[in-house]
Amino acid sequence: MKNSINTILKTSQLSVTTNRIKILELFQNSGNALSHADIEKLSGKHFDRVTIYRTLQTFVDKGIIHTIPTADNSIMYALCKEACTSGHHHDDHVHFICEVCGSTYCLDNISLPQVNVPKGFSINQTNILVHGVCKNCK
Amino acid sequence: MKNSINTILKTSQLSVTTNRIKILELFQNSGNALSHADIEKLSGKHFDRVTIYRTLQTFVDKGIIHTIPTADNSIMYALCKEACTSGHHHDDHVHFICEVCGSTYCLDNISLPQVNVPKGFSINQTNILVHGVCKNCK
DNA sequence: GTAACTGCAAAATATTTGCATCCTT
DNA sequence: AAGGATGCAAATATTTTGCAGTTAC
Repeated sequence: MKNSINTILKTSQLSVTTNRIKILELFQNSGNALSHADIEKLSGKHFDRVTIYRTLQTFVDKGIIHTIPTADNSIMYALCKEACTSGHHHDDHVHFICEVCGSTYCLDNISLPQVNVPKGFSINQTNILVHGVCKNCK
Repeated sequence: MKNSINTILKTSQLSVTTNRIKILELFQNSGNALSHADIEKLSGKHFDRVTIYRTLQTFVDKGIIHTIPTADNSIMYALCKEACTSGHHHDDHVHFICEVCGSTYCLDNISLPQVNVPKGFSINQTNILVHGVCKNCK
């Protein structure tokens, strides 16, 4: 696991630092999306707020994580799949937010539905956000 | 037009005040979604930031406007349709953001696609956000 | 050794709250 | 007249920036 994190950072031409490893580990261990506040909490306040801001921004820029727009307008971050590269995100998957436990899932395996738009409109990117109850809270 | 605004406020049991009328007029005239900053700009700074915060919040609570989660995590607001009532929003329509002019459209007439979720997950609300180019910018 | 990363301080921004005053009903 | 709405001031919270010290390569 340590190895794959190493690879991710190296591939993105980023220095392998303690902070970046820890933050990536948090994402891998949690399995779903995290907010800035989540990271602060989970890390046990071991690193600076500013560092978290900068690290998350760097990861987004490099295509390591992506942001998820949520209905309450808090910002969530989640690991990208291989398809994402620096400057080119491909996160057209469905995001699911559980209203009970608050977990945010990236449903990568769900087929993306076809969205119709009016004549003259062209689609570049589609974001789908579903609120409901997840299988653990049912 | 003045009349319908009056009706909206009365129906929601809100006092009909100059500020509220002006803000609702901005929404009606613009035709698409506005951010807090848009309202500040469009109003010519005639009223206080705080008043805008409180007015928008009140309108959301009463089901007059709804928020739109955008990919860059800025908060947009748009007028609700008749179906929305206090505490019960029904804004499951598609939102379209033009990457050229930045306008946000509520595509009410577009049929909502069926989203599949894994076994054990149940859906309460679906938000669809499409980025692309609108017909005016094509 | 050099460039990149981090942490602290501080600045800039955004949002919320309290309260006295004004406006709607 | 009474209750709600507004504006100002101030308290909080959030995000950004500058810079000096530290770490990775």
